[in-house]
Amino acid sequence: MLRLSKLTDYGMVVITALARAPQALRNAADLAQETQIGAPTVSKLLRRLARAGLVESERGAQGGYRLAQAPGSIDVAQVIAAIEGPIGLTECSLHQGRCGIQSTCTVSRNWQVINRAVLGALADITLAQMVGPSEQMQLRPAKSADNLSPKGMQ
Amino acid sequence: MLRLSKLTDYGMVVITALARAPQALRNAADLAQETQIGAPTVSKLLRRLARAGLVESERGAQGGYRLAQAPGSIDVAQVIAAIEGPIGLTECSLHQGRCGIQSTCTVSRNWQVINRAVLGALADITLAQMVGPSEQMQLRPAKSADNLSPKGMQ
DNA sequence: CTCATTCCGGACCAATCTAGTCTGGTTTAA
DNA sequence: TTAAACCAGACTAGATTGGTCCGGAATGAG
Repeated sequence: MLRLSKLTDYGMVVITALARAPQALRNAADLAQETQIGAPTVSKLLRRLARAGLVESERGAQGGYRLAQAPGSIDVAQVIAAIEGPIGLTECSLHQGRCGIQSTCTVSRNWQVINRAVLGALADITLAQMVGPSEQMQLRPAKSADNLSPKGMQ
Repeated sequence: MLRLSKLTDYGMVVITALARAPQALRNAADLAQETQIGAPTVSKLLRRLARAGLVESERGAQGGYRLAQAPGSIDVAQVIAAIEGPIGLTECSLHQGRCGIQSTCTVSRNWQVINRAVLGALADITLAQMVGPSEQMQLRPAKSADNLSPKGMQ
């Protein structure tokens, strides 16, 4: 159903928790406690986020994680990509040539366009907006989506 | 990877084939031949599309399927929903209350906003655009996505 | 009236993917 | 030196997906 994986959902919860205090260094167990997500799972998520450069880690005792960039410059698309890998609605919008019906398929090029549109919507929302009150969020993104021409051309 | 199911991808190919000649009545075997997708799979897809009211069927000998609405008034979001069920990025953006961490989760409301943004992007593209040349498509949707404010607020 | 054609609905299975755990290793502060 | 914490990947149970198959129902042709 065009669903994100649960892990991605959790990942957003975790990084949002970090974004609420961007300077603080917090360890995985601590975040697991706060978010009510299993500790090993939180660790796994933080590692992926770290590898993607969205959070930075300090090892050793008293170590932990902290946001690597300002909450306003990390967007939702980045978080999703960090956890799930590159975003692509269809196989062909990522890798040309792995699809059996490619020779007869007339829509693959259009999928790429759609993909960009979705990606744009996701890249438009930052962590700063996610930690802020939802009232505030409802302003821009919802509007910008509805703004598009209502079913143009016939 | 925020992926659509393969079935949905195929479904788009099939309904696009119908959209290219909106009046014609075509049977499943015929469409399977044209699209190079397995016949039973095509049947399954057409049934789902029919149940959603996007195509209409005629039974019996000489029966078949035909688009139920003008290609310009069927959008991509409808096709996806017909095949995959309701579109929702996360569990909580569809059904409140099935998520274990709901009590401590602070982002669920924002997911709903994001969900609407994505939905908007998908609802903005019609079948008429899918059958048309891709050059034409690249104009609006890609632009409208990039148009959004580049990472507003901090 | 009968029969071939075609849609209809769901059961079913194999294969893949996902979520989550576990184990062993490395780094660093005290 | 030791304990705290991150790091990497293997592994498994369970869910999901893709695809097939079968019996049934409608419809038109002969």
